[in-house]
Amino acid sequence: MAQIIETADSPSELRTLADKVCEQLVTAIVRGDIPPGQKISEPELARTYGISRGPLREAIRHLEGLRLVVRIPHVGARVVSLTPEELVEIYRIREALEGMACRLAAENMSTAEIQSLRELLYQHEKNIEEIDGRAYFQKEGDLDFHYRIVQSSKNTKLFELLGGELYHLVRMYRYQFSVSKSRPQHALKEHHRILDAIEERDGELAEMLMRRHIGRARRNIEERLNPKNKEERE
Amino acid sequence: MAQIIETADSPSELRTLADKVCEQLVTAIVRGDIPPGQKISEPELARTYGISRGPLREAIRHLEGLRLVVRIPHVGARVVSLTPEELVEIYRIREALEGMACRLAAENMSTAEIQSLRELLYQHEKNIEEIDGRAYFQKEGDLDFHYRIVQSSKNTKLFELLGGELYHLVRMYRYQFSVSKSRPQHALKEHHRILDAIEERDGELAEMLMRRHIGRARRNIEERLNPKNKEERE
DNA sequence: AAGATTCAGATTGTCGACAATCCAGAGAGA
DNA sequence: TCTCTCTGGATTGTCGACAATCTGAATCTT
Repeated sequence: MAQIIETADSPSELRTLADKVCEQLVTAIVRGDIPPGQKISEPELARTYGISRGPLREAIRHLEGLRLVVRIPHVGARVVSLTPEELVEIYRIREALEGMACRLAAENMSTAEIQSLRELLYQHEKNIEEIDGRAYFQKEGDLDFHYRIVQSSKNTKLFELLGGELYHLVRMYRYQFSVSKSRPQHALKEHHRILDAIEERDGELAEMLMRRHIGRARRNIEERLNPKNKEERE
Repeated sequence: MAQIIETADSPSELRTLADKVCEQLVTAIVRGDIPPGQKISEPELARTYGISRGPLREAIRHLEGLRLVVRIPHVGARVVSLTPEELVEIYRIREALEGMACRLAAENMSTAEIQSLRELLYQHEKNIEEIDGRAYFQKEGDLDFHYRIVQSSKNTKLFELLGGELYHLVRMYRYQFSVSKSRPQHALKEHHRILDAIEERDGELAEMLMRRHIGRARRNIEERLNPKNKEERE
């Protein structure tokens, strides 16, 4: 009975049913309303959204491209269920991609954008003080920062790739087993250093700092994955 | 009247029509049989492949996810037509991603894989001598090398990302305006150096060499894009 | 003649029905 | 009791038809 909810932008009629349902499903999956591993029943979902199976199937095909569902012919589609190892793999990709994004941002980010991003960080700072360090990384604050940098790299393809696929997965797993809710102040400080390097137009340094930043988050996950060996810390 | 051609692997009946047509379309687009910018007519293609529009639309939705077509609601889908600038953007992504792949390959590539890849390079070497330096980079030889390295990184997500999306686009534009058909011996030498670094398990160096390697190819394109300023060469 | 408007044809979007395939449980046999 | 087979129900895959929308050419207005 959920019906299709109209989203604010893009005037409803100009988009197809499949597109709208697809968007609904993305948020539903990312937020965990449809939990990982769950089977996607076409008849059931079609009833839920009040549409026929045609557009729904197209939406599912699109979700498959977004790596949010896995489909097996003649069997059905399931919401992805990443193993911790796969999550680590994704962080390695982020490391490479966002490192590059930082390098490009140092070249292409406008001073206005830098200013605005700095203010965002100050705001995050306030939030941390207020709620005593819990909120910043549990919520979307962290990804906000990363998202803006990628956007400011002015590399459209890179932006589409990260914003369109990888971040969905990252957000999804942040909801699921709340990854890296720890070390908020530390991460915030790192964000400031990265922005410093961008401000000084030092692409080399900016890339390096971002890669370390994400690398630390990755090792955070790896430790939780295999808590025994703690030797390799810098 | 093209009908659907069965591909060697994966036993035909176990895959859906949409999947098969999608694969057909991918190769058709990559090879340029359907040229960039061309409109994709659903009724026409449905007739051509002898299927109904349902599965065809699903295939197109999937192609959209692969970034091989661009779709506008109520208007139709067109084969992508990358601007040179966008191609450069893709090379920046390759630079980051394949650099990381090299670093991981240095850690994870088996000695057998290294041996096999070295032999592939020797074979390329012979091809170059035989056909006097024309063939290596026009054909798939170059991507073979890159593909194998990504595969040997043992990072599944990375492999899917590069092999599943980006390489299609790269191959497509290699067919179209034959990018970097030049400097085959030089590139081959670089391939050997990269493999050397991997063999010595020097991930740092391997990453750096791969990034330079792709970076040179990128500058190659940029020059062709804007032939005037040649100042910035290393 | 240039521009706006209308309208027919074609194309895309959506739907319901039918065919092919899979899955779980009942039943037969050892 | 366990295993294997078979079948009924449900789900996925495919199709053809209808509705909504766009495109472009012909018409009308100025």
